[in-house]
Amino acid sequence: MKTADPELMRSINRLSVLDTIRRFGPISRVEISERTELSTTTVSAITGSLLDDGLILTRHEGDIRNEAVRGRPRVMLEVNPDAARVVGAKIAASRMVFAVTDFRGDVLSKLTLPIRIDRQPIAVIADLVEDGVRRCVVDAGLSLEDVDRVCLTLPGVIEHRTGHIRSSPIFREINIDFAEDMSARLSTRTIIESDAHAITLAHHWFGKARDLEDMVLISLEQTLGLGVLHGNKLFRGAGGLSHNLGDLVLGMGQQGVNRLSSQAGESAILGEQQADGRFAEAVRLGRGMTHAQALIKADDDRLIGAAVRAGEAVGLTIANIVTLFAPPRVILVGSSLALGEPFLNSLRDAYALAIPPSLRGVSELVFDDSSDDFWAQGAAAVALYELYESPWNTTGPAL
Amino acid sequence: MKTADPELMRSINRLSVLDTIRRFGPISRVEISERTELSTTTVSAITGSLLDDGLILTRHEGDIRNEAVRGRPRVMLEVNPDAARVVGAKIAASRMVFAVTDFRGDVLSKLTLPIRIDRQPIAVIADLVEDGVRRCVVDAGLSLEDVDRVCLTLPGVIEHRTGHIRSSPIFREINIDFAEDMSARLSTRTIIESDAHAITLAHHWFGKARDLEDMVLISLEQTLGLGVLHGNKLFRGAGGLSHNLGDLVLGMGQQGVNRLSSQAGESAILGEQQADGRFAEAVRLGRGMTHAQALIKADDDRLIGAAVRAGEAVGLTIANIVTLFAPPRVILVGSSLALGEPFLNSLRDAYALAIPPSLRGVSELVFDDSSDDFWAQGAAAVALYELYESPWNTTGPAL
DNA sequence: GAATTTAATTTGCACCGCGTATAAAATCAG
DNA sequence: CTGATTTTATACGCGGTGCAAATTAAATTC
Repeated sequence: MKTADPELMRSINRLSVLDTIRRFGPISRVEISERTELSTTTVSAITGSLLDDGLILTRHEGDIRNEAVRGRPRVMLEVNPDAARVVGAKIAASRMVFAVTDFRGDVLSKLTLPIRIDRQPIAVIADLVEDGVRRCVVDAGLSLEDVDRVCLTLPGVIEHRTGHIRSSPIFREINIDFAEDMSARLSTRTIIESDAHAITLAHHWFGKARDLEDMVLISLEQTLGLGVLHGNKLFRGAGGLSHNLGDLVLGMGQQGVNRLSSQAGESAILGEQQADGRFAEAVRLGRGMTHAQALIKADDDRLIGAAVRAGEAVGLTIANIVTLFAPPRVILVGSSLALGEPFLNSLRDAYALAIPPSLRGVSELVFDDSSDDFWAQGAAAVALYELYESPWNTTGPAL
Repeated sequence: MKTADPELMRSINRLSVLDTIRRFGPISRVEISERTELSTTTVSAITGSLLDDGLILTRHEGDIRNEAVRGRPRVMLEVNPDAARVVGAKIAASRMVFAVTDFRGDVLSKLTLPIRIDRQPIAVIADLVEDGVRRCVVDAGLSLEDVDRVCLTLPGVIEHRTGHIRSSPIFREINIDFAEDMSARLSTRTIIESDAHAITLAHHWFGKARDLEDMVLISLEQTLGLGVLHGNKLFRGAGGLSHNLGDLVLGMGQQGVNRLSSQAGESAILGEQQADGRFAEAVRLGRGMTHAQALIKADDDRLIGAAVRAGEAVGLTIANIVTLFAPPRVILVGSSLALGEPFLNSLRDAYALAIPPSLRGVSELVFDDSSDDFWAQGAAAVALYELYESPWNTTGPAL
């Protein structure tokens, strides 16, 4: 069991203060004291140490209160953007998106590579990823030595603690130790994480869950992912495993089990259409959903039917997730949202039907169609979280 | 956010030491130090305080090591059984089971009341529960004043933090503040908890999950419940809500959604048989499953069919739960296990079919047919946990 | 009975957060 | 401009905490 010592205590409070500055900054010491419920003297000590370490900056303006307020003016504190640099990446079957951010999470440079990488051998993928990271870092006017962490996110079942990829739709191989390989290539500590977890953290930090400490996110991309925020932390299964919603079973069908991915996965929705040459081309290039959107607007019955079926399956699944986690908010993201009203309406209807009466009203459904950049920014946030959480070198005496 | 101060630090380590003594006692200070990774100094300080408070006892024998070992002999420490008394109760539709335990969790007295209470007004149920608690306490040779906590467990959707019952199959009413009522009646702090959570903690403390800190338990009783142990703690949904597995949806059927409870709930399995007068009588008295067991052994086709369908549904659900939580062990408990091979085999088959390949082998399925007493003991453990966790009066200086 | 070995406690120290007192920096009144 | 007022931020001392080293305690071995 984890033992509590003064160091742990300090690191908890340090993280608490730093996180408060990140979320509400620029913010004065008094306000930090109110929010964290730490005494002003402790806040002063911690912020002093954070200032010494260069993690935060002072700013002598920006007090929101009435200008004509008496007394010593508050000194505003904010996160020092230059304290660290990280790279976040979203790696999907048909594209890779990179983002370099500063310590605040602001994007310094981003890069989208529309390359189809599934079915490529792992060494090729690693080459491309390495190249993308390096290029994006150069675009930000930096060198790899300036980068403190890299976080690569991808769909699939991933063991966060070890960086072990159990399975991913973009790899032919299974059981890959990608973290180790990439850390060596980039000579920078590299984290592997589920893409759904990254976008979950993105919403917690920058998006539609900033006000919540419990939340569930469902990502509807090529595969279906789940992120659970529980007490301001990502909830990972035992062993740090990420979830793969597509593996969920919705009953027995004619030929064996009926998985969610077979009804609501990207290939399930678009697959039936592959006869059409132009559409197949779009799918291959990762633009299937955009194309589908156009067809649906043109009243393509087959596609509308697929969207309705998918929406139904997802709606039922969300109800099940809510039954298990009872989050106050469920955020839906991903390319499938582009399917539009037929999909969303059937999803909402199925959810309303399937949610147990005793849980009616506990969860609100929110749809979000952020760009891929936001996912990459989330990946960067995963990397940043590790930096924020780490005690940093100077947990020692403030000298 | 929770602020870390010396008091928190101490209470963490105190709980850690006390829990170690409970789990591995009788145990010496050195061994506690090894297990908790606290220094022997700290362990001595904490155990000293625990001894002062009368929560633990010394015992000058029982060192398991080789008798002919040199040096000062170790003093063994163990939990003081007399430090507290609690009452745990399992309240089900057709019976109530009570257990009085000491601080160690050992049962001092138990009482089973085979009364059918569902469809009774809440005041009647409260009367019966109060009576049962009082009787069981007297049987243990105690008075209510000697009891530190009471924990009542029942099926349904329960908010642990507030003791609020959102819905329960044994109550006609919904949204009941049972904890408040019973606390007043017994003039003892009374906790309301899901029965599934209680049996989960029972297995963690006394049963088949003593060696694990992550685990999932599925209870197949009148309703289907879920307990998740995550990092040695009960995982409760946001807001402290308990889960009701029966509300999970397994797809769309002819008339609306197809809930698990409609295929694997007790009434779903036994319901079809109610034509038979004797069987109906057994069901009414809460012996439906025992009766069903006999009929299955006599090759009753209808019942076997129902059992197979139920097993299939539960097997799929377990696969889904494993997909989400990836626990190293899944424990199945409850009356439905009495259905025997037809049920279990179809459950195992469905599970094997539905578990995603990437998760094959991460979870082991364990069946457990403990008696109702064990559930009541688990309820007592829930009460005890609150006592263990509470800083107790004397967190202050050891004097 | 002395040496040895292991267990538990005592002592001294560094650190933490907090309350109080103090210093600092602005506005307001005249 | 000067002094009173108000608010913010920082020293200082206190009690608490865990840990390392030294000390005491209690047994076995020679």
